[in-house]
Amino acid sequence: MPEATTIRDTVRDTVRGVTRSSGRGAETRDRILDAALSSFGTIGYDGTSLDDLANGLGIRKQTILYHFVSKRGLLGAVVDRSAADLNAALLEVLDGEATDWERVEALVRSVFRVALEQPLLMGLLREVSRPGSPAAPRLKGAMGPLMDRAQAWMEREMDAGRMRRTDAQLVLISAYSTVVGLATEIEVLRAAGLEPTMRTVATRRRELLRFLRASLDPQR
Amino acid sequence: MPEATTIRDTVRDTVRGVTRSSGRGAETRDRILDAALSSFGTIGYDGTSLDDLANGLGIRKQTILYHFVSKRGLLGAVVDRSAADLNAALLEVLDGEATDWERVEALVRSVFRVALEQPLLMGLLREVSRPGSPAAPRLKGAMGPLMDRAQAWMEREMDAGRMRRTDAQLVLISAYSTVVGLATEIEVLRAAGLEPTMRTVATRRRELLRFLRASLDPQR
DNA sequence: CAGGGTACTTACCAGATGGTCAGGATAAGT
DNA sequence: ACTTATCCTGACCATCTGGTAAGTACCCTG
Repeated sequence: MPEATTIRDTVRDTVRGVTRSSGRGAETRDRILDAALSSFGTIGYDGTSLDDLANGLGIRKQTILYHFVSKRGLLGAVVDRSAADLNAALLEVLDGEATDWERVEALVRSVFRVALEQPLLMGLLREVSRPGSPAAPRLKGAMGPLMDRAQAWMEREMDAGRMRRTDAQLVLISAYSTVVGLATEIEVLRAAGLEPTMRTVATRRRELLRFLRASLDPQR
Repeated sequence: MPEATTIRDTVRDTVRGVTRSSGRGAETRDRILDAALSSFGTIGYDGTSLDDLANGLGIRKQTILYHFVSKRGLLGAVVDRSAADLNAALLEVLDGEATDWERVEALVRSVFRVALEQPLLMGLLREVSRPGSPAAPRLKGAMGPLMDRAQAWMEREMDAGRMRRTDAQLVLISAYSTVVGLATEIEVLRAAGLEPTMRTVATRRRELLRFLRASLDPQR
């Protein structure tokens, strides 16, 4: 049951290894990546068959294998592109001019925006961050530097007394799992009798910000 | 949709762990359930093959199918048993005598204890709570009532002014994803350069409690 | 000792899966 | 016009998948 991506995203280039050739090939390549992200993020890597993926795109399975050597190669490419998307969204804030608490809030809003626009990306994150996932090292390689940077910034803030001293990594992880959980644990939300709505998301973002404030605000 | 076999077997066991006179069959049955929980919780439902599962147990795949009709039936049985475990742990607190904030803390500690003792169970939760999971309705049936009860209690506390008025369901979900995330997002933790240790868990439990306090404490 | 239920196995299968190989089409470079 | 490189496809295949059918060994009960 392949569904359309909610947002036609603008991401392209940063092509792997070789130079980008004009149009045609790169286009189907991106279409494959979109469909793969959607499928991996919902029914999972093992639950995705190359045949189904190809049929949904109106192409043959061999075309997928032509562009990405193997199924695992496809997963790697999807992870790389998604990580790049996420990196871009976060770097925009980290390079921005917001400071102190404003910056934390901007970061949270940025991630929530990604989660809203590309819930499938969150699904992929969940799939890939599972222990024993084939793409776990790749995720680490792609997201690690950003994590390091965020952590370093937090620790500088702590040293300067603008943030309460606490375990920066843990706060990051907590925030991470809150956001990913929000976007992926729809079934749990339903089990709790809660239909996901915009208001739900807004409320939860507020809860997260309150948590971060409680964790990080120096006066308290 | 519970199968006839599952019902019959459940009736036979009445309470798990009871060794009937001819306990031979129930023994392998439980061994299969253990192995299935482990496999579903780590490499996932689709990633698990009945052959591999059987080989790991030194039995034949058909033995699994004898006890649990189909692969899906096995998943159902695993979910049922795990939900029962979790329910037992939580009901112990909900029926206990702790009140107010103490009770929240007791609940959190209880869930963390389960997460520490049975991290695989958390993995299963994550697997099953994924959108489109074959066992999502079953999870809802098994955990729903408990969720309702916890929510009802929270709302009574709010009415009595002992808890700050907020969205009880959202707080529950946040707490849920934090705990499940802790137990399952090992790879993300590693990506953040954080090896999971006892201290990590303790720290994170403290963070969660701080979050709950920030969300629920009426004075502040 | 006959007969029936329980636990588990061997034998087998139809379909799906990821993947290989050789080739076809088209455009660009020489 | 010939070559080359890119992009895509049909034909095939070895392997693995969950699942069926038919037995075997071992109780217990009458």
